[in-house]
Amino acid sequence: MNHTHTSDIDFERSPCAVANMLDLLGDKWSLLIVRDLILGKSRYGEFADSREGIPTNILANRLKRLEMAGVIKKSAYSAKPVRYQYELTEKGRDLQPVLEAMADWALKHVPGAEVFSRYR
Amino acid sequence: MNHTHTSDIDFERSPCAVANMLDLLGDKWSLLIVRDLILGKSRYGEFADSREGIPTNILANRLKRLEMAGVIKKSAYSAKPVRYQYELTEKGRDLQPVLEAMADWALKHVPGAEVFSRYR
DNA sequence: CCGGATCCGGTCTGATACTG
DNA sequence: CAGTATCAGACCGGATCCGG
Repeated sequence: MNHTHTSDIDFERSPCAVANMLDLLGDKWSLLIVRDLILGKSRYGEFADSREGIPTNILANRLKRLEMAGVIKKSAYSAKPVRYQYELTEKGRDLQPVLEAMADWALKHVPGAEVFSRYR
Repeated sequence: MNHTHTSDIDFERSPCAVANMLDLLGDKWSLLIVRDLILGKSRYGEFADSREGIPTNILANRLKRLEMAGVIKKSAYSAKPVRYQYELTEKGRDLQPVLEAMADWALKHVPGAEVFSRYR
């Protein structure tokens, strides 16, 4: 068995759209990675350096999940040492309104929250 | 120590609004409870009966968290056996745009998703 | 170094049984 | 009906290791 003890992936099918969305992205980290991508980050190290401090094993797992879910895609930007960059698909970019709604809410209701750059 | 082994609550303070929001509500169940409340449910048993099947210990824990976060409030609707009902605060009702954005996304990108009643 | 994979201790989840 | 208790197993976070 070679699967990385962190959950391999099978998605539920609920009749509720919100439930489906949450089944896919309803954890502490996935949407933060999407946020980083929207903010222009694209490499593993950049995600890892975000101030929230995602552990690397979780990061690797979430990137895998997001890719399998069709939210991001990766491409090699260098051979030699093979290095990948990640970018949002259309499906991923369409999450921006969700993040904006979350940011709006937090700005109104969580004291002391600033916004990550160009969102408000 | 009598705390119910399911996490007692202390919230982070990140400068990112999205991160704060996710720290509070970024799990599989919390927003589903909010959805149920928006749909008009108000009692423990109604939440427990939702088709997603939240375990009762998780439900109790999330209700506690949401209350401490000021997203819901509970009130007794019967003495004798004391029974509580839950309702959204303004802070909670303001989550509706987030749920709607999620529903929109899922309707577009998750095949086979319907919407929970009056959302689209 | 960078992008992960692996290991490990501790926490949380999920299923279900139980109680007032 | 509205929760609590219990427990195994999944998952998280931190550290470390490794291949290129």
